[in-house]
Amino acid sequence: MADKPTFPPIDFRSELNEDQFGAVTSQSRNALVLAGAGSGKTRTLTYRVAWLLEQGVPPWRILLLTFTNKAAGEMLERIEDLTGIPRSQFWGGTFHSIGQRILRANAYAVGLNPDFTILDADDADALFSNVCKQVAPDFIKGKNSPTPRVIFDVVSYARNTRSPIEKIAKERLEWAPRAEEIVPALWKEYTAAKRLQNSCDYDDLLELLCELLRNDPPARERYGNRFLHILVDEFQDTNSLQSEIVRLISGPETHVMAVGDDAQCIYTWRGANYKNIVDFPINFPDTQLHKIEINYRSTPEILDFSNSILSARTEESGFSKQLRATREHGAPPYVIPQLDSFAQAHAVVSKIRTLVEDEGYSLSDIIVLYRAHFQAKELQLELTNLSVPFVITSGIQFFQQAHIRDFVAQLRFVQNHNDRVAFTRILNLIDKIGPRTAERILEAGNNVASNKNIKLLTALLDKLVLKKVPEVARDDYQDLILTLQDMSESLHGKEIQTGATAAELSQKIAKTPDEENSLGELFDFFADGNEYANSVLTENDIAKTENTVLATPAEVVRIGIDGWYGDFLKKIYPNWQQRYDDLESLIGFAEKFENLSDLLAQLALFSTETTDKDVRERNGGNDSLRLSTIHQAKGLEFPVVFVIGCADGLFPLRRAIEEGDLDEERRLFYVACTRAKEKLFMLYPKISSGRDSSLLDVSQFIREAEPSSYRMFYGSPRSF
DNA sequence: TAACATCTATTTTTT
DNA sequence: ATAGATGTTA
Repeated sequence: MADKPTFPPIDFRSELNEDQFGAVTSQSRNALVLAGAGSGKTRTLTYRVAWLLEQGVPPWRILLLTFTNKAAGEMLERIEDLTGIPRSQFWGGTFHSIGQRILRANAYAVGLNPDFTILDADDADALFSNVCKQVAPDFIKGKNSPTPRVIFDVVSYARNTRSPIEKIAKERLEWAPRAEEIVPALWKEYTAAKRLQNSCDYDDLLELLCELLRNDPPARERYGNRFLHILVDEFQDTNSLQSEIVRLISGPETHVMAVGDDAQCIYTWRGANYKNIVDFPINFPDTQLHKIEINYRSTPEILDFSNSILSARTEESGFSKQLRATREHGAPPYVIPQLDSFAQAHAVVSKIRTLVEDEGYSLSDIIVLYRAHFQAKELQLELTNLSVPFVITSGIQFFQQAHIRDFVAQLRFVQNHNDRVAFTRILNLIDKIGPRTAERILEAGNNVASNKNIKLLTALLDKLVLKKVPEVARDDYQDLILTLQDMSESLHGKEIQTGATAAELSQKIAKTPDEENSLGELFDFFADGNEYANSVLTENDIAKTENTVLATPAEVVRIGIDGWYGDFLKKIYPNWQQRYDDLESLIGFAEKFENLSDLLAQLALFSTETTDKDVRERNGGNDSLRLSTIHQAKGLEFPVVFVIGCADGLFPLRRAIEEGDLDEERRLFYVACTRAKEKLFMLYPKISSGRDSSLLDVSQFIREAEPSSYRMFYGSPRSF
């Protein structure tokens, strides 16, 4: 074990205000911290961790749970800066990533193999669509039927809120006949398909973790004893499933601190329930309440306006808070009508010009926020035309681009030969091979593999299998399989991989040898707690499987790029050079991982997320304007904030108005405004630029606000 | 029967 | 830009 870490002494008293200090040094068993926008929530959490370390709590006994990858990264970085303890020493991350980590170590207990793959939203959708087409084709056919995606979301909501699927299906799909019978049946099939290929979707990461903790008392005890402190960020955005996980994973000695702000709950559509905050003292005994009500971020003008939005809420929730401003007075928030979205884009850009040229702001001080991705289209165009560098932290991201996903599918298949979704995706790339043919090839491959008792990848080049491949596609197909074999051999060694069919896999899981499990537990227990543990156990792992020297993930990636896919890329994409570079940068990313399993898990969990760095590198500079959805800007702050599309129908979205979900939209608007430190500009187009060019009215949230708390501005964009 | 080409309509938010 | 639906080709 490493010695007790040293880090610069921190004067907690002087670096925190009284409220913050109270929360940071809280002694009670459990604590609920209500921290308003801009009150130093992250600061409080960071100092709390530092304080715990100073009290002698080892980092590996602290669990930090957040909602988004970005929040997790940011928090761990700040802790690292403050305490000098590297982030890898803590257990920190999103609920999903922690779930993944624990499940990896206890896979057999929930009916999975430890090398299970994680399906991202698109993979899961593809698999579920397949099931729907097979099981209930009539249910999804026609334009008045629910799409697989819609059904999937409904079930996901049910799972995240821990409600019966029949009930939610009936409520939310009442317009579809017999939904309450068909949807659960579809779900059952989908679950079976997932298990068969040893994979799980995002919700499984939470659900199975819950199951594990509930049904496996030794596991529960292990984690309960391990974690002395659990800190949960953004508690208002947890759903019942996550709240239950916190309950189950805390042991008799565990201290839980939840931090949140019910006014900022913006994920109810995903099952989040800010009432978890109200229930916290009930679920967690001996809870002390801390309120942090001093706002350091915004000028009084911005804060007044934001509070004014909130006061229109129809449903008061939870505990009342009153935020107090500490900053100097500044400019009032401006509301600026424009003719249409092009004029709006133009106005934003010219205002940004003056901010940068005359007022001394840099582009990175500014963020443009919007309700939904498509609202930024015209602005992107304008920025590109005027070559203003910008970064979009949403929409199609690095890991979601077709070529990255295609390539990652190959890695996935190499790692888990049961991953049919991945295999189908790869084969579909080849001309003349569609979903149907891919299916047949795989089936034939599995048959040959089990008949001759050879590995699947060898079987896939068998004559019987090749017969199923259309003639024109055969060359490409063989190159592909050869590359996959190379990758697989470098990874697993030559002999070990017998082509496990689905049947064999389930057998293997059924008679799980105990030592497998205990190795997992051992690994899990030591992971990151002890720097030696990793290397020792990796060697164990290797020794267990094969005696040869095995390739690192980065090397496997290299083999893949040099193989079939590299050539393929050049054939089909006109801009192959850039895509090729993307793959090369994947090598760099892969170098951070010791085994492929970890790399793939990270890729799956990141698939909605991009590191800003990647995008910035493309832009070739650090000083760029930021464009973001409000959801993704949560927790961030900027001197200057533009909110575009502030009109009824755009924000709140028409859909939300129709469904009566206005409180959530209002909270979202509140979140948007409270990102601003000094200047806040809200713009809207008076004519909607869709097919129905209707007249738009300023957002009802602005109409509801106290008129003296903002200033309308009509006039030329140059002069506001 | 399956894959491909073309046309059309339409964009919520994230793990 | 993209997915879905529809029609066309091998």
